[in-house]
Amino acid sequence: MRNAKRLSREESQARTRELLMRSAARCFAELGFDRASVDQIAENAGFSRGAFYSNFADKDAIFFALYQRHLDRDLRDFEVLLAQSATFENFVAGAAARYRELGDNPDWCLLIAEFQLRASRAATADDAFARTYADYRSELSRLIDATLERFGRKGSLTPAELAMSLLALSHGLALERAASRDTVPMALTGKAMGALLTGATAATE
Amino acid sequence: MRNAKRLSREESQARTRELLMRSAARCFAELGFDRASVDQIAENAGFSRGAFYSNFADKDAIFFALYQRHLDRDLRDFEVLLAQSATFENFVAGAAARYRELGDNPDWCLLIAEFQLRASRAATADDAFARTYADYRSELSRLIDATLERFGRKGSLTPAELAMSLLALSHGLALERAASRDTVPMALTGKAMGALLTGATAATE
DNA sequence: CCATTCAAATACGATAATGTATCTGAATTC
DNA sequence: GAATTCAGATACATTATCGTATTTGAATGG
Repeated sequence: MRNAKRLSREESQARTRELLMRSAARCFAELGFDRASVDQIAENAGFSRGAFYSNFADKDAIFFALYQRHLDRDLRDFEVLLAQSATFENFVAGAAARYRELGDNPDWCLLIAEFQLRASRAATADDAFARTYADYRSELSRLIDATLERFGRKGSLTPAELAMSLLALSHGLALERAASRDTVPMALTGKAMGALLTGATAATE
Repeated sequence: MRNAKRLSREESQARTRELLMRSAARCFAELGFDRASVDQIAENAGFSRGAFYSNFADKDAIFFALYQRHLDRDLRDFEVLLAQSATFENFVAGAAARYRELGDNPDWCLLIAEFQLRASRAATADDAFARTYADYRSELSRLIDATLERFGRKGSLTPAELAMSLLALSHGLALERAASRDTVPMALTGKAMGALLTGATAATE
């Protein structure tokens, strides 16, 4: 029986690509970009190197694909959260919850760091990484601006600065958690981000 | 003339070791641990691979040596700052200044991240990295505790949590700055840390 | 049902980096 | 000042991974 419905070529390749990307995410998180070999990525996904090279130009390409997907999802999550939050406290709590969940995933923590590092090193002015990240960050600033506006808060940091600081804090804690999982309480990210938000903004009366 | 005073064997080796470590720091920052080859490290220091292997067991060893030295210096700096600060505001300003300076050094930013990542991956319970970092962090918590005590502040986060958050924020911003130098204002680290400290603590009246 | 196409597998050559083993010449020691 | 030791250089064997070139077998389309 087995719901192994025949797959069209296209479907099958899409599935392969997806499996490769998931495998790559795990490998990169576990071993870092350089130590994760194309061989391993393919094999862990259940394929040979051939499958890999027929889906991605090289290791950089799959990494970049993962990076873009990550940033996209992040922005979408933020937008949804903002749309659903009725109050500022509500919003802060929502953000805290989200990061609590993400922070609980060690792969996520390490992958984030890997992204950051790699983006740093690749960064020349017209580099794809740099451009993508710049776009992401300016979009995030915009969203934060909208958030402060909406909830009538005024910050001691500019929206862009606040965006960067929040990013930095969450990334940093992700690393921290990755480094010693059991000593960084899961709820800390939320608490810390709340404190930063509170410390950096005041209600406009 | 040239003050090239003859060096004893011991002195000469110490000098070599030091030069290798500096070169390694630069290489690791620039290329990351994996891409920095032993060859390069040695050559940039003006030596051959032989010199390297007669001073360090392998690449891991020199990395670990750098790591330890970094943590030691960090704690010492903190102690000095605390000793010299008369008021809480004073202390916050001092910390801000310090991170402003460090954040201005791109090598430092990247090296820190490299340390964190590598420490994460090496982390098994009885691993040297893990132990060293655990010690460092508990010492830092102790110092922060002493600081809050001294200036009569009471936090919504425990000292350990605050220690982690501050570390995370500075590391995260370091990465951020490394990723896009010109868009992260130098003064941000100080401001953000100030905000976090303020948001996380209150004066005990 | 045969021909074609294309995803994925296999085979291969090239490169690069590691660590060891051996060598050399300048400090040390007697 | 001869012998010895050891920091550092050179040479080498080993291993790993990359990316390409070639092959295979299952979907497509006539």
